[in-house]
Order: sequence, then C-alpha cells, then structure tokens
Amino acid sequence: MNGQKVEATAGASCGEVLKEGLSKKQFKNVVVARCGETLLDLGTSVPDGCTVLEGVEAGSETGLNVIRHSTSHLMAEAVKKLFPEAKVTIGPSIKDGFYYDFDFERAFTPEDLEAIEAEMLRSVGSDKVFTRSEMDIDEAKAFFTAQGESYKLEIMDDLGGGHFSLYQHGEFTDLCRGPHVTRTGMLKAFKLLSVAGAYWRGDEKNKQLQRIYGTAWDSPKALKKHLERLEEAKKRDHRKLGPQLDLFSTHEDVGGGMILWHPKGALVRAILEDFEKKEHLKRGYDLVQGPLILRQELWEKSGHYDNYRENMYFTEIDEQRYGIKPMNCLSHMLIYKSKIRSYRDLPIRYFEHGVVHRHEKSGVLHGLLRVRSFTQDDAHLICRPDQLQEEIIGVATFVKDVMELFGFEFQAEISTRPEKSIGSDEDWDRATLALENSLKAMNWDYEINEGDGAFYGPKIDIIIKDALERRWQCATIQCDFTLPERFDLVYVGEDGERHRPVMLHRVILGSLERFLGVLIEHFAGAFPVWLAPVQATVLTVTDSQNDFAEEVRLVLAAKGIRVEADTRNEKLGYKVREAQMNKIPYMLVVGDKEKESGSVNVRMRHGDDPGLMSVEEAADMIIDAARKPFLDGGMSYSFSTI
RNA sequence: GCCAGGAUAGCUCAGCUGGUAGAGCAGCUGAUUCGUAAUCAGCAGGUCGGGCGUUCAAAUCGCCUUCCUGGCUCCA
Repeated sequence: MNGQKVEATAGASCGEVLKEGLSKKQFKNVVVARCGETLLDLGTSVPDGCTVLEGVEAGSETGLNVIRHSTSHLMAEAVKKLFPEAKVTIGPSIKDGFYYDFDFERAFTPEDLEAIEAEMLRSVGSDKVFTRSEMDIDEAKAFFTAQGESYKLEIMDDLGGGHFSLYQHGEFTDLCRGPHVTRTGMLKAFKLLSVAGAYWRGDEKNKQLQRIYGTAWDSPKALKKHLERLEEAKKRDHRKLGPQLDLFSTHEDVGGGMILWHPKGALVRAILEDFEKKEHLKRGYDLVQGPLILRQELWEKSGHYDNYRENMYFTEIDEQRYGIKPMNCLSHMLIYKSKIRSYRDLPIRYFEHGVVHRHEKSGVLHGLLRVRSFTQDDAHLICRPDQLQEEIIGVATFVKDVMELFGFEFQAEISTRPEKSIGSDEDWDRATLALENSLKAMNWDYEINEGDGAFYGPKIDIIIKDALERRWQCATIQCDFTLPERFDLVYVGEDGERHRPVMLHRVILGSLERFLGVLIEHFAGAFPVWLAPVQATVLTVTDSQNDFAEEVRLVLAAKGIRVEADTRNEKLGYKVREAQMNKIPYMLVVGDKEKESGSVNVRMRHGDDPGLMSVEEAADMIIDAARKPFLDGGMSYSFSTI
C-alpha cells in the first residue's frame, strides 16, 4: 500500500502481511487484499508468486462492493434465522447497495424488514467471523441438498467445474465466489429499503421470488449522506414538481399513462416544438404530417402487426380495421413513394412531431417517463447507401448540439442484431459498421449492447439519467433496410436503373413527455429563461402601483416576454415567496420609488439581485438571457407569443 | 403482465382495536396599504378512488375494479 517491503513467512495470510506493512489506522480501514487483478480475503494465505500486495480500503469502489456483498450475506443469515423455510438464491452488490432474492411462501412485510434489520444488527454485535472453505462438486451438492437449498444446486449445475468456494459466518453458509470482509462487526452502516418481486434468473416464465433491497456503506456518515441524497432526489421528482408547478396532471378516468398538459406545461412543449421545427428546417429537413390511424393492412405489410400487435391499439369502423400508430414511419414512406425520386433528390429528410400510442404493460408506467400516448420528434432519412455515414454523423451532431444546449451528459450505446430479426447478415454488418464509424468520427465513447437492436436494424441509443439516477433512452438513431424493401422504396440512379435507398429512423428528444420529465428534474423545475412558461412577474408593493405595474407588463409583453403582474392585495414578501416557488426567473418589484422614476427593481429566482434599472434595460436583460444558450452553441432561436 | 404497498378537502397529512370525518396551507369574503420566502379575522370546502358484500352500524373488515408507487419482465 505504501510501497513498504515486508518479509513474509511462507503461508502467512494476506491480513498478517498487510498488518505488518500498514499503520494501525490504515489497516483498520482495509476490507480485502488485492494482488494484481485478484481480490483476496484477508484470511487467505498470500498466493505464491505474489510480490505486491495491496489493501483495499473500505471507502473505495471495490471496498464498498465487498461491504455490500457481505451485507447481503448478513441479511440472508438473518432471513434464514427468522424464516428457516425461506430458500436463498442470489445476493449480489449493486450500485449503492445490494439485494438478495428469496423463495418464500408468504410476502415479506415492512415489519419483517424491521425484524430482519434488527437481527442483522445482532449478528454485527456478535462480530462473527467470515470463513472461506472449498468443496468439490459432490461434497458441495451434498451439503446444499442437506440444507434444502435447491437453487444453489441449480447454480452449481450452471457454473460447472469441479470446485466451489463457500463462505460461512455464524450458522449461515452460502455458495459464493467472495471475497468478503473478515468479521460481521465490520458491517455497521446499512439499511433495508424495499421488497419487490423478481423472477428467478430474470425470466418471466420462472417462479417469482422476493427481492429485498438494501443500501450499505463504509460508515454511518456515508449512509446518512446517501439517504439524504435520496430525499433530495425525491424533491426533484418530476411527478411531484410537475403538478406543483401546474405543468401537467393525470386523471384516473382518462386512463393510465395518459397526460393532461395544463397551460404552462403545454406552453413549454410548444416552445420546444417550435425550436425543433425551426432547427430542423435549418438543417435540411422537411416538415410532414401523417394521420393518427392507418389501415391495419399497412401494419401487416410493415411487419409491426406480427411483431408488436399486442402493444398496439386498434379500432374498427365500417368493417374496416385500423391501427392507431405506434410509429410515424409508414406515412413518411408513403409520402416518399408519392412520386418517382432521383438520386439527385437524396437524401430526403422528413420530420414530424408525431403523436403515437403504445400499449405499455401496466406495471411499467412511470410519470412522464413511460406513458402510453406521447409525441416523438421523429424523422426518417432516406438516402443512398453511399450517403449513410454522412447522414448518421449529421444526426449525431444534431443530437450533440441539442444535448449541450440543455447541459445534459449522455452516454451512447450501439445495439447489434437480435435473435428475432429480419434482413441479411451482410446488411446488418454494413449498417452496424456505419454506426460505429460515425461515432468514432464524432469521437464519442460508446458501449456495445450485443443483440439489443430493433428487429429491422442496428441502432445507436443515447441515454440520459433522471434525478434518482435511473437511465432513460432519449435520442436514438436506427438503421432500417427492411422497410424500404417491404414498401419497395426506390430511386432512379445515374445509370437510369432503380435502386434501393437506405432508411434511418431517428429521434432527438425522443418522447417529448419523457424529455420534459427529465428536464424538470434536471433543472429542478427552474427552466432556463427561454423555456420558462412565465419569464417575469411584476410585483407591486401596494395597490397604488397597480397602474404602473400594468404599464410595465405591457411594455415587456410587447417585446415578446412572457410576463405577468401580481397586483393582489398581499405583502411583497408573500408575492416574492410565491414567485420564487413558481421558479419564475425574474421578479420586477415596483414601489413608489420605481413608479416615480419609471424603473423596476429586479430580483432573480435564485436570490441574485441585479437591482434598480429602467424597464427597457430589464427587458433587454431578459431577452439576452433567453438567447444566450443558443449563441453559446452557435445557434439562434427566439420564441415569441406576438 | 407479475409480486408487494397505497388512494381521506385543490395540496400535505391526522383519524387507536367498526359508532357515519379533522388540521395546516391554498380558495372565497372582509379588514389591513405593507419594500424582497407566508398580515389578521371570518366563511366555505369531502357520497373517505369506484362497485359489491359482512354488520344494528364501514374511511376503518372482506371481495372485485380503476389509478398511483417500488421492483421484476418488457420498451418497435
């Protein structure tokens, strides 16, 4: 750890060696040892040939993983003690904590969790030692058969191999790779959080187990901080802030996954849509618009009927079946097909804010982030194969410009061919390569998700995170060589022959609903000035300034600023508080002094106080603030209600 | 869809083991004319998510259903 040299006697344990080489304080903080890439229990003897042995600190990422994993064993011990009939399955460490899945007849209740936690604390109090042992497969099988732990037998069959390691502390022994902390006394900062159903091996067809989630840290202080962070994130939750700021609501009678947009929320949407329409036109897209329902035959032809029928809404009238669109591509292709296209016409880029309906399973609905009716900023790019890469780069650049405008960090993932898919291997390879090359040309980092592509082609997904660090896909760029085939899209080439174009599906914000949900959390409801539904509010001190306030309001409104005047018979502090809670960027206070001099006293929502200025100056300041984010990115945009 | 938990006034919540509802804020009315996060007083507001049942009696117990929440599975 400190580069100290220690003469180790043969067969000495990692713990003994580290104790020698480290100060008492340092050693106390060590949970496991590391030799090269290998993690070792402190009780394990130093392996032959290991020349550099490091101590892994409790607070490090690796250290926390070990603590969380050990805490999951601690929990399993407590569960087995309280509920001996429960069968254990798996219990890994995860981000910020751990879980363990149990097969148990009855559901665990919140009271059970309390009891389990109390039992865990008792085990910590008796400071039991974690010991590792090894068994060959027959021995191990006999052991777990005797314990009645059938899931462990299944796991061993899966893993194969002749030897298994087991970890025991107190009465509880688990099949486990390790490593673990040395004593239960080292686990002192954890909390059980929730119970949830989880399928054995993540497969819907298997039995549903009960998963208990918990969080664990290296110190009570770190635990407390984490719990506070969760509280903080809850305050930013768009499901709380949205209705609070009067942006949207839902209603039981409307149905699950359906959003009602109130005036302020609808205004924010309108601004976003207006910005996007203008930006698309600048970047060589055409605006198009298709109908909400299309005949079922069309969905059969596209393959959606076969692949996604169970997620589509249908309706019938005059003995004609219609599908409510879950995607916008069909209309766009039919627009393309409305006349003969030359190679000179390509690329063609059709853009639409398309409202789509998808019957998402009831359990997945989640605020604005997963709904059944939403608007996509959808485009279809139809191009020659030689233009494919350039088009992908164009879209990726567009995505980057927009994400930077909002200040989002994002991750890119490429998804390759899934099992259930159509098209030739050659097409898939070519398209996947084009996606990869484009991201390389953009200098983006990306991960590869093998087999995660759409059934008709590979894709790039852009992932952003919500307040609780849950990941949501927004932008996506998908290659498609199936639909051009099925719909017989063609263009006439230089050679006078008919050729097959390539199609890209892509969205930038993705679902406007989802994007707004993430935006609300990202800004904690305090939208940037250009998006704020109300940009300024004029606050009077007493009603003798009401006339002047109305004058000020009219001056700003005439310049296109979204402004209100609060002339209610309330004290100034009351009005300031309310404006602040509504996250209105500018408060323009007018009292007798301001009325006299034709000025306003400006206060900003985060407490900044630019002070006294003329009405004109205030208007310019607001307009500049609204334009700034675009100028920074080399774009320009203004939304005006006049 | 599956497992679990929940729904009481516009909002946040109280209402013990059944005796047919209560607070604060918001709203309305009045007083107050006030300088940067809550002025005071009064008034009004709920078929306790919906339906069925048990009971002399249901917000409270049981069943069904809608919606929400935490996960799992899924996400063209």
